Amino acid sequence: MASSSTVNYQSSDAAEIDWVGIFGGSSDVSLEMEKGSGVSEGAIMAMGDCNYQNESHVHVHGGKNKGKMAMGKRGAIPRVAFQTRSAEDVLDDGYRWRKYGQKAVKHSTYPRSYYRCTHHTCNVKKQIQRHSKDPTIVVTTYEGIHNHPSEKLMETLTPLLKQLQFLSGI
DNA sequence: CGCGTTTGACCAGCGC
DNA sequence: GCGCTGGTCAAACGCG
Repeated sequence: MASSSTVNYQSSDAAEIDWVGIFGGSSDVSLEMEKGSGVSEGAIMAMGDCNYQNESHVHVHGGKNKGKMAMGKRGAIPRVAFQTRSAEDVLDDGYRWRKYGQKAVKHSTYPRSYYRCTHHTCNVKKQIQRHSKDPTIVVTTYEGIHNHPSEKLMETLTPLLKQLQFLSGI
């Protein structure tokens, strides 16, 4: 994963995502969120465990709810979309994803890829699409919130937790 | 052999 | 009602 320089949100292409925010910090990532029922820090934390954090602030703007397929079934599914400037399509966010489809979308020269979280208890999905005009920009849309910690997060957290346990014992 | 990707088919929603 | 489009399924395939 390599990301650099600034990326800004463009409202034209991004269909139904009404929430827009911008990450400051070293790796500039623009963030969009759709208003759902229980989305808040959960979604942001879920993303925060990858490499994007480091003192970035997140603006969240309000938006209307168009409510389409995402709403229909399991109720409101929170959706979060990033734009990253990266050479790689799939950014490693610490979770394991299984690709389940790829589709050429109309207004983009590049195909959109569909991924699902491999955790059986967790049905979080994400779509990855390269920007048609600027191929260095990758749009990643998360749908849902992970109900389990990521493997990588646990990997880095476990020694800390052990140390914490040890210290609390004193 | 297990797990993930590929890829065409299938399906549902929407506009005309 | 039909066709287009986006999203998902699932069998085949590939790789470690």
